[in-house]
Amino acid sequence: MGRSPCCEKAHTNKGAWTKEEDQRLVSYINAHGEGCWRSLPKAAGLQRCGKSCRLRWINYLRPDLKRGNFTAEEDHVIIKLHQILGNKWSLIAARLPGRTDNEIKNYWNTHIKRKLLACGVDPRTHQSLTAATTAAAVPSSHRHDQQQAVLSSCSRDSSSGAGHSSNDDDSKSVSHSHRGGIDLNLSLSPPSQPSSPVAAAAKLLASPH
DNA sequence: AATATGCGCAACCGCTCCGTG
DNA sequence: ACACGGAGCGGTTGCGCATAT
Repeated sequence: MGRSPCCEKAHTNKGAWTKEEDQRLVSYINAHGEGCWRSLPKAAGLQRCGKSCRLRWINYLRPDLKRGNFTAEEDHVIIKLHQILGNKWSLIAARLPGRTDNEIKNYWNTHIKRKLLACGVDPRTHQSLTAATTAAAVPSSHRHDQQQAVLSSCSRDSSSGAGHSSNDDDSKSVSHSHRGGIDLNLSLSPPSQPSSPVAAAAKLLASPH
């Protein structure tokens, strides 16, 4: 016997949300808070799956969302965090107030990935694409210095339109606890950092609350 | 002006994690 | 210790809009 489905699929709407549905969801959550998503649709009078309601609220309706273009600084944070955390979009989103995991994931896939490739950096490994071929000949610490240079130059490129350095606020540290208990205390400060992403991650993960 | 193509965003799906009995 | 249910996460898809031909 499998688990019961999260909702009665036969009686749920799918696809784009209507204004009325949005309104219902917002007013219900304003009145009752984000309680149990499974029972919320019924209580709010919505023909939607609880998961769908949750997603809609988190990614679109939440009042604290910062919609619009990503700043160069945010670009920089995303790239650095991705280098450390990989595709842990929710963890990355936790460091970017007003941004959602879905939004960051989309932004990564549509903008940053391409930008890194254009700069000759593998977006998955954050290694220089050319480094792969010369890896055997170059000491790993030196290789990483090269990666850092490419990454920071790329993220600066992206900010050229904004007319300010992506490092304006590098001293800003964000600390946020997460479901997994991971507490990264990320200070953005190129390029004085540990010699490898793994070391950086280890250091950050080990930092006290 | 009509059609094709590419891009970006919103939403869905399936899986994993975590709390609870 | 185990099974179950709910919540959350990441990958993927589909649709609408913009741009190119």
